[in-house]
Amino acid sequence: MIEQNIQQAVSTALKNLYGIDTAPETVVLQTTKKEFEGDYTVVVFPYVKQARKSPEQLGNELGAKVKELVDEVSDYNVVKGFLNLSVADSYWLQFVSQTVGLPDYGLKAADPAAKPVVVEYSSPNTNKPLHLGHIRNNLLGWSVSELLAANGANVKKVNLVNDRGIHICKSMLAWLRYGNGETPESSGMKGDHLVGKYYVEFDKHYKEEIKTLVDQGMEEEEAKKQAPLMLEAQAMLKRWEEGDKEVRDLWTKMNGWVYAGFDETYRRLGVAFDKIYYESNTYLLGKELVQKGLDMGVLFRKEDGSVWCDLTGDGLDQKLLLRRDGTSVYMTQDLGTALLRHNDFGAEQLIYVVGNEQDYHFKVLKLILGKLGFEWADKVYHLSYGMVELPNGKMKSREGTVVDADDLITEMEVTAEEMCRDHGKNDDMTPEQLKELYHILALGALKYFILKVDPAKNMLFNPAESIDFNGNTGPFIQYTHARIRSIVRKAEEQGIDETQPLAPSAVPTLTDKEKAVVRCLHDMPGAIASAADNFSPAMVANYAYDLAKSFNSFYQDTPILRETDTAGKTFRVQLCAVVAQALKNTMRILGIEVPERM
RNA sequence: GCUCUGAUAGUUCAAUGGAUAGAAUAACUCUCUCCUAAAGAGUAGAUCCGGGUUCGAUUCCCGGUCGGAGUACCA
Repeated sequence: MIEQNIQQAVSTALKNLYGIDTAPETVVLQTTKKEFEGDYTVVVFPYVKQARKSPEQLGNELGAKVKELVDEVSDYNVVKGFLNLSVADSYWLQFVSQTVGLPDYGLKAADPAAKPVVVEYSSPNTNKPLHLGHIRNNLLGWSVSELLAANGANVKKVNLVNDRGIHICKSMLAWLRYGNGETPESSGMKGDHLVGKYYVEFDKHYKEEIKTLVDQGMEEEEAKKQAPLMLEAQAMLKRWEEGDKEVRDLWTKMNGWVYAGFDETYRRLGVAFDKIYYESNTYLLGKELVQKGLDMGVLFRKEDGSVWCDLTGDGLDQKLLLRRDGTSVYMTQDLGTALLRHNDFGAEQLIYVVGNEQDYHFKVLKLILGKLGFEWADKVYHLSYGMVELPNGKMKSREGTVVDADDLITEMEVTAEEMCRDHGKNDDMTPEQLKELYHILALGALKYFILKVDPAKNMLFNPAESIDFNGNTGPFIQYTHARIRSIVRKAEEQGIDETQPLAPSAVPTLTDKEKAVVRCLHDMPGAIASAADNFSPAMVANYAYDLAKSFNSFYQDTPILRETDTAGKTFRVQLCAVVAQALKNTMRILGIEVPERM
C-alpha cells in the first residue's frame, strides 16, 4: 500500500538526514485537503525540534527524499509545517484498472477456520412487540456483524430471547382474565402485538388495584406488593418454575404467537441469527460458577446466605450473585451464558450489543469473569449504544409514545411509494418489482438514518417529520448507484468492455474530479478497517456518503459516454463500475440493498 | 448524594491532537434540448462557560453550567 510506503520513506528519511528514530506507523499521514496541491500530507511539526530545522526547511528536505524513495510520488510542496505529496496519475489509473470487476473490493474474505467472534444482539422480551429502540439494536447488531466479517472475522450472530419471568406471566394472566380466548387468528392481530396488548391490559388493571388499596389507606409501596394481580402473577411464575402443565402450555402457546410476530419483523428488517438461545433454558446457569467463585475465595457469603462479589477494590460496589433463597439474578445468568457461549463456539471474542443503560452491568460482568480466572474475560466487549429519543424525551409505553417497529416500516414503505410515484421513473415495472423497490428504498432510508449516527451517542427521532429521502440519506446513495449502473449498462450496449485493463499511457491526465473519486475509492479498505476497529457502522455510512457525493460532483460536469477519446471514455466507465461496486459493498455492510434502477 | 455519559450552524449529524471546524436540512439564488435534477453549483449560518497541558485543543486534563443514564435480593 502506498500509504505505508510513504510512512516508511519518511521514517527512513528522518533517520538518514537527522538521525531521528521513528516507527513508520507513527508518522502522521493524512489525505491532503482539497484547497492544497497534493494527495497525501505528512505533518512534520513533531520532528522540528529534534531536526533543528524550520518546519519549511524540514518539509522540503523530507519531501525531496521521499520523492526519491517512493516511485509513485511525483511531486511535493510545503505549506507551513505540512508536506504535501503528489502521487502520479499512472498509479491511480492502474489502481482503477486493477480493481474493476472485483466483486469484493474493499472487503476481506472471512476465514471460516478462525475462532469465531460471537455477536449477541436483539435479545427481546416476549411480552411486547419490537419498537424503535429494538430497531437500533437489531440494525447495529446485524451491521457490526457484517462489518467484522468484512474484515475477515468468522462471525456468529446469536440472539438470547428473554422468554420467561414475571413480565411474561403478566401478559399470560391478563390474557386468561380478559382475553376471552382471543388469538392472532380470531383477531387478525399480529401475535406479538396481541400479547403486548395484554401486557398493557395487565398494567391498567394493576394500577386500578393499587389505587383502590391506597384509597383504603395502604402505603403505595405496600400496595404495589399486595395488589391481587401481582400476587397472582408471582404465583403463576412459581407454577411455571415447578413445571405446572397448564401454565407451561399457555406459555408455549403465547410465546409461539410472539415468535411468529418477531419472525415477521426480523424478516422485514432483513436480520437473522445463527443461533437462538432461550432464557428458559439458560436461567439456571451460573450457579456452579458461583460455587467455583466461593471455592476460589473471590466470592463471599453473607450471614443471611446471599452470595456477593466485592468489587470495592475496583472502585465499584458489592454485587449480589445469589439471593438469600439461593435463586440467581441477572448477573448470575449472564456469567453462565457467557461461559456457555464461549464453550459452544470456542469463541475468540464475545460481543454484546446492548444499550448503554447496561454499562455498569457489563463492567461488572467482565470483572467477575476475570476474577473467576477466565483468561478470555478481556475479550468480552459491550457494544454500548445510546438511546433513541423522541422530541419530548424517552419512549414510554405507558404514555403511548412508543414508536412501533412494524408501523414504522410500513410507514416508510408508503412514503417510498409516494416518492416513486412523484418521480414517475418506474412506470414500466411490474407490481411485484415496484413493491420490492419500495421496500428496498424504505429500508434504505430507515437503516441509513439509524446507522449513520455514532452508536455511542443518543440520537433523536422525530415521528412528526418522516425520515428524509434527500440529502445525506440511504436513498441518495441508492440513487447514485442506480444512475451509475444505468451508465455502465449503456456502455456495455455500446460494446465497451470496462473489464479490459488499460495501458496507463493511453489515458489522458486525470481531471480534479476524477482524481477526487479515485482517491476516495482507494481509501475504502482503510475506511472499512478503521470502522471495524471502532465497531462503528456509522463510519462506513459516512464513507459511502463521501464517495457518492464525490461521484455525483464528477458525474455532473464530466462527460462519460459522450467522451470522444476512447481510452478516456473506457477509463471513466471503469471508474463508474468500481464506484458502483464500492457503494454496493459498503451498503451491504449496513444491511442496505442498492437497486439497479429507481 | 454517588458513578458513568453527553453538550458543534435554527434543526439533525461529521471531524486518529493538525492547515480556513465538514455535511445535510430549513432560507435565498442559479443549472434539465445534455449519460436518471431523488442531482449539481453558489450565498448566509456553529465548537456551553472558565482555567491548564501543547509548536498546535472541538478533541486531552481540572472546575463550573445544563441534559441523559445507572445507582433493586427486577431483567
